Amino acid sequence: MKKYMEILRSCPLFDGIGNENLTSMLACLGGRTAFFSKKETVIAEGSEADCIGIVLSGTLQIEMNDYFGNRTILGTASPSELFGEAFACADLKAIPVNVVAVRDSEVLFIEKQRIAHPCSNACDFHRRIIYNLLKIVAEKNLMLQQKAQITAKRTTREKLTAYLLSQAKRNNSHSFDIPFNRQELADFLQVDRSGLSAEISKMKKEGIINCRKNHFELL
Amino acid sequence: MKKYMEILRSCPLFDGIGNENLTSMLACLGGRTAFFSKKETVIAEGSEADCIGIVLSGTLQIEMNDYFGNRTILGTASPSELFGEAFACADLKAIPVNVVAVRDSEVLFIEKQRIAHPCSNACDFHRRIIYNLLKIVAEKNLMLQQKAQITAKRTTREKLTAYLLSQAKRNNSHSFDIPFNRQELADFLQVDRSGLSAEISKMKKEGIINCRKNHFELL
DNA sequence: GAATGTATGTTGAAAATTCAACAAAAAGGA
DNA sequence: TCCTTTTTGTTGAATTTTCAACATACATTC
Repeated sequence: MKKYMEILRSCPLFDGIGNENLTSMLACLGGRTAFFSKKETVIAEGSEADCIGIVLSGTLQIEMNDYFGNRTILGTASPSELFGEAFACADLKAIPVNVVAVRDSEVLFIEKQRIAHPCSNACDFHRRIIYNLLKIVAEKNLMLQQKAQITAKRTTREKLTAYLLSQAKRNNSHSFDIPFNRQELADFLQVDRSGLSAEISKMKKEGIINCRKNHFELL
Repeated sequence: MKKYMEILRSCPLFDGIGNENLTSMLACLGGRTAFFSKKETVIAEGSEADCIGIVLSGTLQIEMNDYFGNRTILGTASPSELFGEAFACADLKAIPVNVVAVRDSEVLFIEKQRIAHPCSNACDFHRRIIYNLLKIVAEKNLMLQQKAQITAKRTTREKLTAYLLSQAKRNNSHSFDIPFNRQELADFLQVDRSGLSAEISKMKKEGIINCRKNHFELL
């Protein structure tokens, strides 16, 4: 755990908790780390929502699959980010999504009970954590709304443009990497992969964008 | 306010707060009621996110509009339900949506500061309210994910079917009312209105569904 | 109850997506 | 390095959506 203290310090769940207190806080919260190889399932649809996850290394993807096998990517989780917190906080019986590791990843699981019920020591920080959690869940809400705004567009080009603009804004630059390959981007934008490839090519030819693999540039 | 005590008692924000305590709690939280006529804007995009709203009567709709005027309906809020809580909890400067009254509505606004900062009296219940709020925001998260699952479908028929099935499940019946007219349903499902009407007609002819206005029946 | 406005249904043409199949390029492993 | 696998790009046909225009049904108001 020592080697991931830096990650945990920057985890929004522990905002406002001093370095000294973080260690005791972590001891109090318990938690177990787990390693997942690339493509391995971190949380399977239908499993119990009793834990909140924190990404320590690697990248996770939150996906939904209908029963025709069509995938929808809801989002990604990078080091120091949380996942599964909404299901835990909503007291859901069964988790309705799949979480998979896009690359080798390490994860810290904390039981929601440990967060919900204040402990005897360190209780001052406990309240802070609840507030942080509330903010995190609310912010994830906004991300989902932003995704809705993107996928609400009716054409592949409009969706792609809206997404790229949001990424450029987020990175404060016209040049940035996206966390998706082509198939994943298509599953995020909810469009056909081949159609997406075609649209990207067309926009390149028109001189609107430039890209190579997952690096994009708005011109 | 007296006339709306029943509504407030069933508001999930006050879950676990006894009747006697609710009155003092409300006094402590402050808040102001406001009336909105049908079609009036309750919260305009860009305004400050310093309040949480509770619907006392009527129905509200949460919408987003891009700058071509295309509307996306994110959801509705009925009596005893909250709105705007995600923006307040995420400490957003500007609200990114419009909230409009679909019919004459009354609303109770509570400043987020009053909720975030514990008061001197009634503090036991204050903590309960924070937990309730966390659960509400998390549940709204799930609703957005469910909406994503519906709009992820590629054809109008698939979207409509997925939506109707979710409503049937929610109502525990094959026969139910939906909170949308045709245009609103189209804006929720993110499809063309005329195409939606055509699809509904076709499904009626095929004997799959039956409907009249906003009442639907799955056969 | 007549008139006006709004909501819904219908249609056909244009545009866009999806689908399937394959080619080319890149990545990974032996 | 060679071979295999995965990813990405390309294409054309079929399907579906969108768009515009109009007809009809329903509501509301005076």
